[in-house]
Amino acid sequence: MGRAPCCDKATVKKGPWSPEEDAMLKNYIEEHGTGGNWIALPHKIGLKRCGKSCRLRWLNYLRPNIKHGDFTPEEDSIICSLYISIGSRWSIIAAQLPGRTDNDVKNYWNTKLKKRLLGRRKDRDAQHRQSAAATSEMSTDNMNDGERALSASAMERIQLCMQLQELQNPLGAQHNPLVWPGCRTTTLSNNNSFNSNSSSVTVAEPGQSCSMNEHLMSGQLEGAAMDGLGSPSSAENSNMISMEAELEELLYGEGNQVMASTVDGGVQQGDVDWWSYEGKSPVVCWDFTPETTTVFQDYTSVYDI
DNA sequence: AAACTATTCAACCGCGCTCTC
DNA sequence: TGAGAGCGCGGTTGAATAGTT
Repeated sequence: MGRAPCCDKATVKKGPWSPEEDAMLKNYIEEHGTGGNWIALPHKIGLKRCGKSCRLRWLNYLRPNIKHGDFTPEEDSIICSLYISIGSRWSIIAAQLPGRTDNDVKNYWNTKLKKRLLGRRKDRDAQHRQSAAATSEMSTDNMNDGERALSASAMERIQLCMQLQELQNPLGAQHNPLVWPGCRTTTLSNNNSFNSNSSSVTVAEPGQSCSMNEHLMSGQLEGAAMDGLGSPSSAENSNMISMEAELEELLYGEGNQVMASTVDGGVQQGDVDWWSYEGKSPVVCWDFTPETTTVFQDYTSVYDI
């Protein structure tokens, strides 16, 4: 026995919204608000639409200050770094990008960013293979092994994270330094919007089943799972710079490093509080601050590549 | 110019969670 | 405390459009 449908599908209109429907919905909400009940809303307005459809239309299209298309390089970096960190939590990722909706971010990732990353990776791997074949008779010292290892590492982490997110790896990704940046975490307030089930969650012992996202969202990582991941050395910092460049190159191609200034300046390790915020509002919408800028850098900072 | 293929993105669907009674 | 209603989210679909042959 399935769940009762939220609306009468026989009488509800589906498909693209007409300008008239948009105007009716927009005018009503701007004048009266949603009334806290999306299901009842279409009946009040006189729309033959499902309440969920109205909600989606408002949130993704009609709501004020919505941006469409033209994602900036900074937004690309945020999306990539957060996807690597938390996976396909599009609502959380979108909360970092003012004016962007989760649907937009999700579509952008699936149709462009992912292909751009993986496509460039594929192309360059092919070039590497050609180059390797051409020089196979020569000394391997001529090959830039460090660079190749770096490239492989960067993309493998992305791919690994994808797999981890999809499979909910029972080994617990918080124990995997390849997945988790060695950043300092801060306990979230209990009324955060990520996961209200944040009480009494403990850090899993090695081998204990617990997903990365559960710990991240619970905000209970406070130190314990990060033990052993100390501040990176200068060599690690150098590696961070290389890895950052690697991701930027994958995103934008060589010679277009949008974050060059931050690379040059280095990253202050340990200064970033992941997922911390001061406000008590359950609706989290961070502005793109210097702190969030460093999320991307922080992710890249701890790997010994 | 037509047929075919690839891409984009708005919208739908189903499920888990929270809230209310 | 359990059931039902509604909300919010992530995955998926499919129509429209763009690009290619």
